[in-house]
Amino acid sequence: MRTTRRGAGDLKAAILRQARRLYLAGGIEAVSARKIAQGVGVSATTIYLHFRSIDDLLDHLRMEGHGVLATYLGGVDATLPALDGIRAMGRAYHRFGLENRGWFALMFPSHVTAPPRREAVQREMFTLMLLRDRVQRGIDAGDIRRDLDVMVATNALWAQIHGVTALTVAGLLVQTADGHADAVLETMLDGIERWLAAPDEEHR
Amino acid sequence: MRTTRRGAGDLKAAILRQARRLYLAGGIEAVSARKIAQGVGVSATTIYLHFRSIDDLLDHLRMEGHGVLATYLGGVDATLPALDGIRAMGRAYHRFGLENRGWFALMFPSHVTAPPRREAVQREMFTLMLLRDRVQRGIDAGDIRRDLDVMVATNALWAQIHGVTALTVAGLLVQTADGHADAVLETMLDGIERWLAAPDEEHR
DNA sequence: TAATCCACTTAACAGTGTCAAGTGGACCGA
DNA sequence: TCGGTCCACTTGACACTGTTAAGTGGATTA
Repeated sequence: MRTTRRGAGDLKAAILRQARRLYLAGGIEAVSARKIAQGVGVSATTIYLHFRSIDDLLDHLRMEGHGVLATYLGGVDATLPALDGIRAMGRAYHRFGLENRGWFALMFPSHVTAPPRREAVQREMFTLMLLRDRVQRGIDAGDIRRDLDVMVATNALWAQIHGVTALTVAGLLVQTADGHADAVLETMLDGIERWLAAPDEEHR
Repeated sequence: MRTTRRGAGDLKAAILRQARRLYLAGGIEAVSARKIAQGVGVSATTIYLHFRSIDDLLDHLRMEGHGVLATYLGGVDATLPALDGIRAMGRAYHRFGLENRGWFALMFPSHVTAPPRREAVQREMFTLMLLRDRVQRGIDAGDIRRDLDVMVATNALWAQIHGVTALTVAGLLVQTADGHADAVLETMLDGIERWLAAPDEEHR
């Protein structure tokens, strides 16, 4: 019993907005076609006129999450020396995870049913390239060892930081004696610096 | 219309067996009370006489997964020097993830709804202690830097290896030029060794 | 033999994703 | 202004899901 016709794309945005609200408030289990529809004031099947499936809708949310992550990583001072910049990016990634547990869990699900959307992969690549550029610049400037394959090292860097963030978000890291939550992250960042640093750095 | 009475615990084991079969064949979405029940030849509600909920049942499966992981890690030669042993454990963890993607995804879900079962946490601690012991022995033997907090370092080690395994299992690692999948793992293990090694190791 | 027990079943509720068919207001040409 | 077309949205339904309340019937006990 619709009275006024919405502008094209308007309803789609409203559906996404409501889905985001539900997800951030109650996790993935709080998101359902009927609940979204009720919040928007529309029937449940209307959603399927704008999204192929609920999974497709969640993919759109996932992309939003990558956008949020990009703002965290993009906020790192671009003028920092390579090693300091990489440290800062590690802290930013970690902070993103802790401050946005919902987004993080949505973006990095452990159960991979379908291949991710092409667009999502592109966004992921984009943020990874932010890291890669720092590694490359570090190599060019002589701050980082030259014997590393840039892309392999970048992947390894990402995996390390992602690992500590994922385990922390999941609450799986065994509490350490001092209870200082960031100790693991900082220790890892120290290790990363030792690993990446060019061997003769101190002599120059 | 049951004709013969099962021995106590027998049916519970059969339910778990069927759930495991369904899960390993089709992932978490293939597991449902009715499907398990049908496979066992029993009504769906019978499951609730043996498990408090489907989540509870999945927790039991989760524990099995920790058991499988423990066999991988326990299979690492105990007589290896500390650094070599840690390398081997990293490879074993990674191999476990790739050869048992289903178990891995079940054991380390990104969405944490309820706190994990106490028993599951204990198993996780157990496997983590296998790693911790190697670190401690390495410190005692002078192979590993003494200025590290053992538990913090162990957590950091686990997080790093977990990170590369999780991203690989999820298919998220960006392909490297040479396409050698293990390159990232091996590069990371090199970095770990550099990080952990006692500074004067080469002089002794 | 009669009573009790309890492992299991049946029936149902409320929720889920999703599709086929219908409806009605907005638009467009005559 | 009338008739027709279009299509955004709704209704109703199907096949699932987890979970609970009540019933049943064979085995065990008194």
